[in-house]
Amino acid sequence: MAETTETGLPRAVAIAWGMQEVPQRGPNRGLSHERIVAAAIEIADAEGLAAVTMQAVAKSLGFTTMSLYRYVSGKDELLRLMQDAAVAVPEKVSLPGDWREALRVWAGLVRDAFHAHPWVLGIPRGQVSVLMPNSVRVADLGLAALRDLPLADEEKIGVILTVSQYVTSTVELELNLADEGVVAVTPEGLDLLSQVVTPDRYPHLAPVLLAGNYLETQPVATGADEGIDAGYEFGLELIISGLDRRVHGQSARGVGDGA
Amino acid sequence: MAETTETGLPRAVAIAWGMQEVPQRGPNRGLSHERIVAAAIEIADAEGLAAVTMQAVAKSLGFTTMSLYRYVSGKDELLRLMQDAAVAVPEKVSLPGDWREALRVWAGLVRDAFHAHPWVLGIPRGQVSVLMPNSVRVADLGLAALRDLPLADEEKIGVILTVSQYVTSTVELELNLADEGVVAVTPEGLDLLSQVVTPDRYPHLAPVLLAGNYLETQPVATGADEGIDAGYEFGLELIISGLDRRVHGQSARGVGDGA
DNA sequence: AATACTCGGTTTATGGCATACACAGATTCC
DNA sequence: GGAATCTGTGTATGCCATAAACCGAGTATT
Repeated sequence: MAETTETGLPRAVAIAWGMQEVPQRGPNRGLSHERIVAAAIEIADAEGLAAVTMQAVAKSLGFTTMSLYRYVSGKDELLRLMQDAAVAVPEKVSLPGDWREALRVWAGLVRDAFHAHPWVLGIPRGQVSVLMPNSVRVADLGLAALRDLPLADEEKIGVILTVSQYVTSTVELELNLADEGVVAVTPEGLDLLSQVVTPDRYPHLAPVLLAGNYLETQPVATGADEGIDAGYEFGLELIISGLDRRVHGQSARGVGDGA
Repeated sequence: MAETTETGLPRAVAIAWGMQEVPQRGPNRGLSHERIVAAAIEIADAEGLAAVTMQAVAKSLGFTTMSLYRYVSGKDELLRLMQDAAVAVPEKVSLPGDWREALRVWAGLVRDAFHAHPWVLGIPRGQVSVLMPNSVRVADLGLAALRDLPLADEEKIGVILTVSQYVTSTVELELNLADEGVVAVTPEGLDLLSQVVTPDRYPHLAPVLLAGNYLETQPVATGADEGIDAGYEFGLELIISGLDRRVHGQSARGVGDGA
């Protein structure tokens, strides 16, 4: 299951950490993992993940397709390396002392990373990743943000997992909506919809969906981004707020509200 | 951009709602959207999303590959139809009166749906979906759960979006981890890791990662599922808790959130 | 009822993609 | 100097989505 021949770590992990015995014999290498990954990322940035084919990457480097396989066991591995390289976080990050602020900043870092390389979200999120350098870095930063929070390590991990998951999904949604205008439905389409999405069958949604302007009939309204951004903040504050409350010893489940 | 020839709705949407003019002339149809989608889902359930190829689906129905294209414009469309069909929610759902409980139940419904057809998470989450029957249904239920909550419609949508995003990500993580045991690293691998993930470079994470048992060296510990489940509850409660607090007029930010 | 139109299913063909395999030259180890 | 080993390449395979052209089955029109 994706082990290095000998180290007991997934190959991609070993490579990303730079621990991969470099062969001694044989001709000098014309390529490197770094160059390959960089080339692949460049393509992904410019033309999307779908354009990242072994052929395209190799060509952009002036090598044959098969040459890549001397460095990477297959496309999966390349994708994982790309993923890790793409979610890099600035060298120096200073997190505010207040954990709430720090968490916001941290979430922002993750978010920015995804915005910079949206295609990362299109990579099948199987396996590992957690052990890759940048993931480790990000996780460490996350824990740093929660440094002063009176929680068990396990819980802190839960928090940063929750937040990063949240950010991920949000960006994903965001990008999907950006593709088409909010949802992009013509007036005729809306008419048709109103015949099946009736208030009696969907009493709660129908009014909102049909009357409201969630279904823009124009490509994209200026307010779209704002709406999304607001949504992002909204959800994040929800989580932070919940955490804050939890730290103060109150849970939603428990009865009785002290202060 | 993926419109029906005439309705102004994405084809997949029209098909899923059963609004798609059935041709009058010509031979009787040997297939139907329903059968095709059902066959595809069966394959996905049994062998994973990757096994869902046009060829496989057609074969399982006893037809030629190309015959499918008489019903579906391409694989994308098929995938979207599968997605919608897969996230079906029970006919009768009774949501508790208390919105917190209701939200938990609702989240559970979504979660169950994903558990029943995990491959849904592997479908590229582009576009639409929101307008498909089951998405509409789920959204309606979500709003129903929040019925008595004193929030604007817009905000309620934000909530159910946040929660469903959260659930989605959680299940995804869950499944990824289930593939290999928690992270599946051999003792040797852990040794290697400890050489790069040093406490000085990653002061907050290193202790947790290396000392703790987050990296199981065994395929899967019995506690894994419990851990995940606990994580799910943890995050969900965070959101609910935050929401609860917000409703009670307090935000984590403390400044100018109104009331 | 005959004809024209339309549609369903099949056959065949194309092009893209990941990747296995085997070779020739380069480089290093003994 | 030779053996071993590694690099980059050329060639080949097989899977996959999908386009195009065709025949025969139905329906609508006259």
